[in-house]
Parts: sequence; C-alpha cells; structure tokens
Amino acid sequence: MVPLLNDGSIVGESSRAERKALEKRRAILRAAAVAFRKHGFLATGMREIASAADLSPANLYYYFDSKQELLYFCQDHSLDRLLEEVTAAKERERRPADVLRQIISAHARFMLDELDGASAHLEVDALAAPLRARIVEKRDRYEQAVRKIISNGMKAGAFVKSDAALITRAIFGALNWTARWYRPDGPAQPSVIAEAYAEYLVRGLLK
Amino acid sequence: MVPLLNDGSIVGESSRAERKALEKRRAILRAAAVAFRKHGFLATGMREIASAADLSPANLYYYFDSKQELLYFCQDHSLDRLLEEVTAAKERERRPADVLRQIISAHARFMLDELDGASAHLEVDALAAPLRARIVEKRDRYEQAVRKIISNGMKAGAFVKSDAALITRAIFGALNWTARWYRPDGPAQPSVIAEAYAEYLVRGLLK
DNA sequence: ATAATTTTAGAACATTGGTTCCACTTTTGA
DNA sequence: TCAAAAGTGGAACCAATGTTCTAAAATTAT
Repeated sequence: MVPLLNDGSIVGESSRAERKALEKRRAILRAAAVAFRKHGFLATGMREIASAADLSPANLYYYFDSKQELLYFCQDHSLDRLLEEVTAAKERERRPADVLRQIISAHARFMLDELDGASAHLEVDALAAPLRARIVEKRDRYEQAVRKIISNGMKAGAFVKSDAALITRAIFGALNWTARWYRPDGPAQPSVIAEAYAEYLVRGLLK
Repeated sequence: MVPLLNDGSIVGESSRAERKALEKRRAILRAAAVAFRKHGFLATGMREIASAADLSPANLYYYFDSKQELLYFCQDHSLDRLLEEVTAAKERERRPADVLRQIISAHARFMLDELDGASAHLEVDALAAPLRARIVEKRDRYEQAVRKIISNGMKAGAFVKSDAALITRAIFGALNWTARWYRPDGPAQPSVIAEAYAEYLVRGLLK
C-alpha cells in the first residue's frame, strides 16, 4: 500500500503510484456515496461499501485501514472543497450579500451533486476522539469563515444585526439537511435548489 | 404487558393500568433522550437505553417489543406534538408571517428542550418499511401544513413568491439541525435560539 | 523471463447489538 | 390471604459487522 501519514495525507512529493492510489480511494468513495445517501454513513457496512466499489471486503482494507479512516478521508476531503469555495467566493464577489449567496449556492450544489462523501460530512460524531478532533477543527474553520462574513456584513450595515453564530448554523442546517430529502430523480434540479436557497437564506439578512 | 395495537396506540378507553404503562414508556424515552442527543438514535444501543432508564435490557423489552417499535413510538409522539403546534399557531395568529413565526419558534423549542425523543424524529430511515410508511405519512402531513401556510402567504402577497416546498424544507433543515449542535450547557438558551430562528427564517419571506 | 511488488479475495475471528428464555420478585384484586 | 397478573433481570443466543489471516493472481521492474 502507498505510504500515508497518519493524517491521511500523502507523504512526500506524490509519485504517480501515490496519485493513482489516491484516485482509487476517491473512486471507492464515489461508488459508496450512493449507499451513504440512502441510509447514512453509520448504517452503511463495509461489505456494502466494498460491493458498491466492486471490491471484496478484505480488499477494501487494502485502501483504508479502517472504517474510521474511510470516514475521515471523506470528511476531510469534503471540508477542503467547502473551504475552497469560501476563498473563491471572497475573491469573486465584493458585497457581503453576494459573497454569502455564492457560498450558499456552492455548498448546496456540493451537497447535491458532488458524489464523494458529501453526505458523509454530516456524521462527525461517528469519528473517535483523535480523528474527530482534526475534523472538528477544520469544520470550525469553515464555520468561522462564514460567520465572519455574516458578522462583518452586520457591522457594515449590509445585514440586519442579529446573532451571527446562530444564523450561520441555521444556514448550515438548511444546507446539510438537503442530503436527507434530495433524490436525484426528484423534480427539483440541484442548481434550482441552490439558487432558491441562496436567495431565501440571504434575504433573511437584508435590511 | 398492556395490550397495544400493532400501531402502538392504546386499545379501547385507556384504563388506569394502560395509562400508567404509557407514562412509563414516555419516561423511558425521556431518560434515553440524553443518549439519543449524544450520538443519535441509531448509535444508541438497547443496553444503553435500558441503563439510562434504570432497567435491565431484558426488562426494556417488556415495554417495547423491539428497537423499531421504540423508535416508532418516539417519532409518532414527536410528530403529534408538532402537529398540535400547527393547529395552535393557526388558532392564535392571523397573519401568515405570525403563524409561521409561531410554528418555527415552537418547533425549535421542541427540538431543544423537549426531552423525549425530539432528536429521534430525525432518523426516519432507520425504520423498516411497514412502520416507516406510517411515520412518513404523518410527517408529510406536518410538512404539507407548513407548506400550505407559506404558499398561501405567497398567493396573498404577504410573502415573496418562490418555491414553497423548497422553502419549507430549508426551514425544517435549519430547525432539525439544531439537535446536532445544541448543548444544554452551551451559551444560547432555547428560547433565544427559537426567537432568532423565527425572526430570520420568516424575514427571508417578507417583501 | 523472472523476481519483487502490488493488488485481490475467501474464509474465519472477535465483538457488538438486538433479542429471547426462564425463573424470580412484586403488585394487584377477590 | 392467596392466587393471578404485572414487572424484573441474569444469562445466553444469534445474526451482523468491523476486521484480520493467508495465500493466490496481477502487475511492475530488472
């Protein structure tokens, strides 16, 4: 197996073999994602994940040391994606309302059509102490970033004054909950949902 | 054990013994609720529930035929409470915005300080087909009721026009998600959270 | 081509978790 | 008071689940 650091990141300047292994890990997650969506990460067994990825259960353990590490890999990757979107939104937009709309829309789209583990990033509590701490730290970074945009907007007079921490969590709640009810074969398209959410959730802050 | 219909409701005009048994079932749930909150219903074992309620695991089975029935009982009861709040709000308030604020506030408070199984009403998918169908039906009734208030408000011109179904789900997402982060020993009081949410989530609909 | 390395899977292990058995105690009602 | 009913718990059962063992197949490098 490709050498990994205990935090799941690749050691050294990733060689071709290493990148290939990483890609395989992602592919496994993508395959497993449909199962995750159906009944959550916790309720999805290693045998089910393996079979979704066309692997034997034993073989799955060649790519992931444990179910914990698999979950960690999912969540870590998801949070990286979300953090990227924050930076992108801040670069692209100027007004707080626009930045926020951008972030909400991206987060929604991410939940709805990004297949690898978007829904797994919900079950933080399923991780045991050492790994959970790392995820919580990263998740907090994401939350703080969004909260900052909101509280700055409030200070600048762009948003109505309120408890920025609560508003942030309300927004995340609405967004994360989409994984619970969204079905790809349903009536609403991801992009439509994303725009409606962005519109509604930002409007609640406007004066 | 007290005779129950297969749907968990009491048969006949509940006698004292029956009411007592029902109360005991509620008490068990209240005791288990803290465990549910900590790591969700799925991850909470029957032994843990039993010990939280000061019962032996075997004894717990005297009150609930199975973990499924226990979950069903939780969810059914929770939904009844939420439906009651809808009726109450519609009677008490006149304007759509006020009705909605009322409902949101009640739902939030219910999630945060009602102890019996508020958080268990989240894991619908953990129920197997026959029981799940009943819960889904009731949950849909609740969802429809709220959606109706919103879409009526839109038609009446009290709210901005948008996709009422999506807005409804966004609101429920924000509300239900509170169970994930709220800690009774945290800084924000349930009533404060409830008001902030009601204010924010309704404002997003106002013209 | 052949040795070394990577990748794969069948079978089994250990633990957990829902559940049942059965006997024992407590409460209820006549 | 005493039999019937309600309530209780210790121990064990059994299926499911995360995981490991071992060895074989496929790939890569020399």
